[in-house]
Amino acid sequence: MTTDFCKPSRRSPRDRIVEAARDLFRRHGIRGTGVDAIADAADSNKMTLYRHFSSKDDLIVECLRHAGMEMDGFWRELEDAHPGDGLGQLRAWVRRIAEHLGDDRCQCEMMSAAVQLTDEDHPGREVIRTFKDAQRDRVVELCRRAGVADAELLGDTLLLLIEGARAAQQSSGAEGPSARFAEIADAAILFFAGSGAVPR
Amino acid sequence: MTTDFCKPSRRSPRDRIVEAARDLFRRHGIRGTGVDAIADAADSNKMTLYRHFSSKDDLIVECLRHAGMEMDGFWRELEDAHPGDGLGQLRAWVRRIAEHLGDDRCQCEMMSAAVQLTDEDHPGREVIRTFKDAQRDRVVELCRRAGVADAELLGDTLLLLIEGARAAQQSSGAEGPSARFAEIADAAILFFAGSGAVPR
DNA sequence: CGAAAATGTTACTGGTCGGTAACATCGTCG
DNA sequence: CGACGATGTTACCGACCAGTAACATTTTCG
Repeated sequence: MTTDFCKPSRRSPRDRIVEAARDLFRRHGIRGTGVDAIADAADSNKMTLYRHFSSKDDLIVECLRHAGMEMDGFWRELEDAHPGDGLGQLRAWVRRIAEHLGDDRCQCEMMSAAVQLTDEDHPGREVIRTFKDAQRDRVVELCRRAGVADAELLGDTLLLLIEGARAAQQSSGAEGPSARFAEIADAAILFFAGSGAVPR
Repeated sequence: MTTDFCKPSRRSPRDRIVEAARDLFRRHGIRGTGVDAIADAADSNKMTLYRHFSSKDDLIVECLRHAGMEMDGFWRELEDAHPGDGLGQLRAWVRRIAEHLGDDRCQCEMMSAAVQLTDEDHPGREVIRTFKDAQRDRVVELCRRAGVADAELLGDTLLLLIEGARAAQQSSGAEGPSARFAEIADAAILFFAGSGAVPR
């Protein structure tokens, strides 16, 4: 409570390093970002970086964990905004993703890392997989609460559409197929919600 | 006609280099693959590589072009197998992609490169974008020929599902959402073909 | 205050990378 | 054969990179 007045770098060096790393990884890729550049962007230095993280790979893992935690917070916001309303959360989720598709700070760190971490044994891959499994469970649970008969099928459909929208954004830009993501995802939700057990 | 008997490396060094580069890029990433490793894998050497390509970036562009040409050939096969049958080609396309999703040699070089080529000005990005635009036109044309009313919408839906399936394969593995890609894509086709103008 | 812990600074290592120069070899064709 | 173009070999350059050591500084807290 007594710390951080208005100092240029108020958060701990560790947090600043993780944030700087995530930013640079996003902008220049994981392999294209050196630890010196990370330490520099974090207003810190390489030694402090290596006192907190045993290696660059270790830092990568921490970045992925932070990205996952950020998404956790986002899911909690959804639940708060539409308490108990599976369908509402589902549609809000889609809307939110569509809005952030074009952001520089898009939530595709997991996908991006999955492509760049070519070594199958990289510890980051397990973080990605665990996150994706949890995400799938959450979406399917939402579909179930929305009264959808085949919740798994709608869930996987939405997940494919979302990953596809992010990938298409990278390849084709904002005017490509990703431009109609929200429309398509909404249609899928409506179709499943209508043909399955009726919600409410 | 008089060349290549049964020699260990029958194709030209240039072709071998491109093929080796594509293979290594796929397995270890673009930034994770050195030119020495490429020349080595091509049973050639760095000097010959640099006599054919002015830089590694130049080689990357050529690899993307080759990948695009390979896909062109694949589209021609589709037309040959189902001449004039838009719906048949569409379904065969989906089936083929689903079959090759798990392949080590999956056709996600474009998506992978789009993620790894972080520099917006990299010449490879234009190749990717051009390819994706052409792909989109082709798919939409197929949908149109299949008698689908909103051909653009089904086209984009299928493109999102396909990119999503490839991305999900990278992140979640074969047992993730990509496992139901074929089922979902087929359902989308049937839904659109049924609700639009009836084919045949 | 004063000690201890955390952080910053500088300099260094060994390795890899993209790219080039000089020279040797091979294949083709007149 | 002989010459020429394509290919292979070796060695090198400068830049960058992950990681470490030794030392100086600041921050924290009893």
